[in-house]
Amino acid sequence: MGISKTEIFTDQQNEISVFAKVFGHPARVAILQHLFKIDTCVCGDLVNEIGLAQPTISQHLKELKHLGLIKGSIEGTRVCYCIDADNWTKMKHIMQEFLDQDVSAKADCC
Amino acid sequence: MGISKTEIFTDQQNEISVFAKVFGHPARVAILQHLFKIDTCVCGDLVNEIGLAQPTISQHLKELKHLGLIKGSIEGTRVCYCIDADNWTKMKHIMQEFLDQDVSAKADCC
DNA sequence: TTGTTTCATTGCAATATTACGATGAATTAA
DNA sequence: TTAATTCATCGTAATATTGCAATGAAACAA
Repeated sequence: MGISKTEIFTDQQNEISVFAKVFGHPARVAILQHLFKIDTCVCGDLVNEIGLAQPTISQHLKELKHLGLIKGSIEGTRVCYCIDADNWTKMKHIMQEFLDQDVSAKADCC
Repeated sequence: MGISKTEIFTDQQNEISVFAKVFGHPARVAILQHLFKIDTCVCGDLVNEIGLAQPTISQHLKELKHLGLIKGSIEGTRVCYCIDADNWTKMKHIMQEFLDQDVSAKADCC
């Protein structure tokens, strides 16, 4: 139905999928990589850096902010966005625990 | 337009987002965790393990298989699925490189 | 004040995803 | 052969996502 039945999954499974979903669009990956690369950033720079319209970038920034991965502060008419280091680290541990699952030799049965 | 403009992003950005997207649904996270937990698996077990209909599980398995993260072999009337260890490792390195980006102290400007 | 800049929000169209009933294909059992 | 089992595929409905033009809100400049 286009809606995920989140209630039948564990909190951990839902948390992993929520973080993964936000990385599931190349524009948001590009935004995060750009924020990592430079030290200070404003939304306008991102519109130039990435080839999407300003409302589209703003929408992607909103999603990243909603998950706590970035934070923004108003600087006059501009808005300064950057990575939220603490929340990024927390997310990283959750994702790495999922990615680091070991495959036993026996598992390779097919 | 509901379609990602993949052509304006780098191959690396697109690759990260494609892997992330497949983890962006709790059912697929649950399927992978189950395949890691037990050593051999058939689709029917997954339908019982996860509370979704058989065609839905089959559809999620198809997406995981398409990315090469799992592989399946026919065993009579059943199909045995398991993690593709090599491809999982490759994917893990790509995702970890993205997650492991360092945040400089200066970046925390907001 | 008026205009300018910058970013957020609204509204909408196009497309993608999720879920499942019905059905099909392949194998096994009787 | 016929029936049963198992999983894939088809078709479709409900919902979500993506993208942008138009517009709004807030701060600054003249």
